[in-house]
This record gives sequence, structure tokens and C-alpha cells, in this order.
Amino acid sequence: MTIAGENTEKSILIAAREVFIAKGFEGARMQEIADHAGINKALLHYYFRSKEKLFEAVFSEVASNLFPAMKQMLEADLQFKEKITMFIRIYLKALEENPFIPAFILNTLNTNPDSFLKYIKKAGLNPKLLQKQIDDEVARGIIRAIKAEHLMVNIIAMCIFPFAARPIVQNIFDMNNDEYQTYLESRQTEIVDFVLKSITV
Amino acid sequence: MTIAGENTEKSILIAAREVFIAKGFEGARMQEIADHAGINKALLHYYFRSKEKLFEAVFSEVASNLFPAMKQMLEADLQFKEKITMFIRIYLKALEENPFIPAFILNTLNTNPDSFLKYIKKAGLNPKLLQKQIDDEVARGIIRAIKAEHLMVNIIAMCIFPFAARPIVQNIFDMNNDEYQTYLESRQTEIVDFVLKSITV
DNA sequence: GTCTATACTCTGATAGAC
DNA sequence: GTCTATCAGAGTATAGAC
Repeated sequence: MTIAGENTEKSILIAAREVFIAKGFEGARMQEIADHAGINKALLHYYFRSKEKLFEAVFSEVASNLFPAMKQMLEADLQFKEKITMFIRIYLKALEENPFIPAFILNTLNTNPDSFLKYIKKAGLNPKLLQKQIDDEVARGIIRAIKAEHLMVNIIAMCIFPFAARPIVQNIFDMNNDEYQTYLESRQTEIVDFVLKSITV
Repeated sequence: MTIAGENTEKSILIAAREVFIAKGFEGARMQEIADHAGINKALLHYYFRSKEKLFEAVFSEVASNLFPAMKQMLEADLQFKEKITMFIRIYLKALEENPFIPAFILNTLNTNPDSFLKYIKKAGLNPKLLQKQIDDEVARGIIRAIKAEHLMVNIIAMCIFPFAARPIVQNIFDMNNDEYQTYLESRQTEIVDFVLKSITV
């Protein structure tokens, strides 16, 4: 593969990501992707046989931005309160760098749940370890009694929601883009506080 | 309009809701909607000129299931802790009866943000009142210092997430449908506890 | 109001020249 | 590798009979 080829492939992936994120799989047009990449449709098919294949390539790339942070957190050797603090920081940072991911994933979940679940499996995400740790610390009285399934979902939900539902939140609270950016950044310490206050015995 | 006509219109709306929810606007096919309604494509266009019009009708109906509960909460004359307890109960109940709403709205947000924001305005949802109440109670020391924008988003996020991201959550924690139903029901008291623990001074 | 048949447009994909 | 031209299929929408 020539250097020109690599550049083209890369610019296709970037263009495809933009369009798939904005329009979803069904809404995206190969023509629009080609325009964004500054090439023509035929070349898209030359590099990625079909729309499906192109989507999978994009999705794979997107997922690889998010899962490592989660995996790292799940397997770290830390007390839960420290782990949760670290996780929220890493996770929110990843989301700030890729703010489109939640909407993209939730969108994909709707239309093609299997393609996503496949990647969860492939990434080796396993919450059992963290689940066990939470149960342990509850038993030892380090944190208050709470089921791991609830605590974990609560944390993820609070992190993701302002990204996934940004248009609603931003509009309801009447913020401009800069203000929303500040808001997102301030949530880092807020969520940590909120969780720690809630699970303290 | 005859009785038969009303039934047809209703069954079209039901069918359209199912399909739009499952496939999104772009993914939905008029043929599939017609099949679900037990009629043919031509009749769809007879009742709702175009796919767009049909979608708007469905969306309007869906939104009217969710907004009243929020409005009621925002304007109720109760102390914040009671209000929040009531809200979470009402909101989760509405979600259990219409579990498709979050995914549908987030999906719509992606492809057509404006059509959604229009409805928020039209429904007269105004968080200022609740915002002021939270600020007040913080000032009077009834609840700990927390910004209303964070508290409100945290609560909504924890309520909605398990519905919006159901396939992921259910898969990761390896639950079947019945187990997930039980899980969703148990979140009602869980979220109330979680929030109250966190905002207690 | 409801149907069958069809017109028209859009879009994913391919053929083939350079 | 990249382009132009074109096909084949799908999908929305309409015409017109009943």
C-alpha cells in the first residue's frame, strides 16, 4: 500500500466517522462520506467493499477509544473509593476527547445491538471483578450497603448522560457552547463528590 | 370520519411507533409500518401525507407521555426531598410503561435535534423553579451545597440510563428479561436512597 | 376508505478507462 | 489508486379503480 493510499484510507475513516455520527448508519450517505473525504464514491468501495464494512471499521475504531479506559479501571489494584475517583477522571477525559461516542453507541444500539455486544465481548470487559470488590468492601463496612449493579450503573449514567443528551441539557439550562464546556469539566469533581457522599457509611 | 377510519388511524400510529422506535426515522420503512398495521402503503399516505408527517405525529404522541410527569414535578409545592422522591417514582413508572422513549428520543436528538427542542418549548418545561428551590434549600442548610444543574442531571441520568442502554447493561450483568425487569423496579428505592444519602448535610 | 399498479427518485455498488 | 458512467434495487409517493 502506497503512502497516498494510507492517507486516503485514513481520510475516509475520518469522514465516515463524522457522517455516521451525525446521521446514523441508515441516514448516512456514501456520497456524503465521499464528499467529506474529498474523493468519489467508487473509491469508498475500493477501500471498504460495502457500507456495512465501512461502518464496522469506524465502529471498531471508536470503541477502541473507550474500552481501554474501562478495562484499566476494572482491573486496577486500588481501593474502591480511589478506583472510582480515577475511573471518573479517565472516563470523563475520554468522553471530552470523543464527545460523540455516547450518542453514536446509543444510536448503534438501537439499530444494530449485536454489532456492539460483539465488541464488548471482544474487548474483554468483565465487571465481575469490580462487582466482587464492591461486595467485599460492603461486607467489611468500608462503604455502605449497596448492590454493585446499582452503583456501577449510577456512576456510568452520570458520566455519560450530559454527553448523550447534550442538546436537551444545554437547551434547558440555556447555556452556550463555552458554558457547557465549563459545565462538563466541573462535573468531574461533582460526580466524585456525589458518589463518595452517597456510599460513605 | 367513520369509526373504521379512526381505528385505522390509531393502528397506523401504533404500528409507526413500533417501527420508528426499532429502526429510527431513516431505518423505518413505510412498507413495514403498513404490514404492522395490517394495511397497505397507499393508505399510510392517505392518512399522513408523508413519512415526515407520520413521524411528527408519532413523536408528538410519545412526547406527551413523558412531559406531563416532569411538568407536574417541577411545579409541585413540596420540599425538595419529598419532591425528588415523588418525581423518581412517577418518572420511573412512566419509563416502565414506555420503555422505548429514551432510546427513541436520543435517536431523534441525533438526527433531528430541532424537532425535539420544539416540543420542550411547547410543553412549557421550565426548570428555573426547581433550580431556585434547590438553591434556596442549600442556602438554608436543608441540603448540602450542590449546584442545581448537577443534581438535576444526576437524577435524570440515573433514571434514564438503564432504559436507554438496556442491551449493554443487561448483557454485561448477564440478566434475562425477567431479571432485568426486577432490576428496573428495584432501582426506584435505590435511586431515592442514593440521592438522599448524597445530599444530606 | 381501501386496494392494485406504477411512476419517480435516490443510493449502494460495479464496470471499465486511465 | 483514482476517476466517470451506469446499473440494479429499494423506497416514497401517486394515480386511478372499486
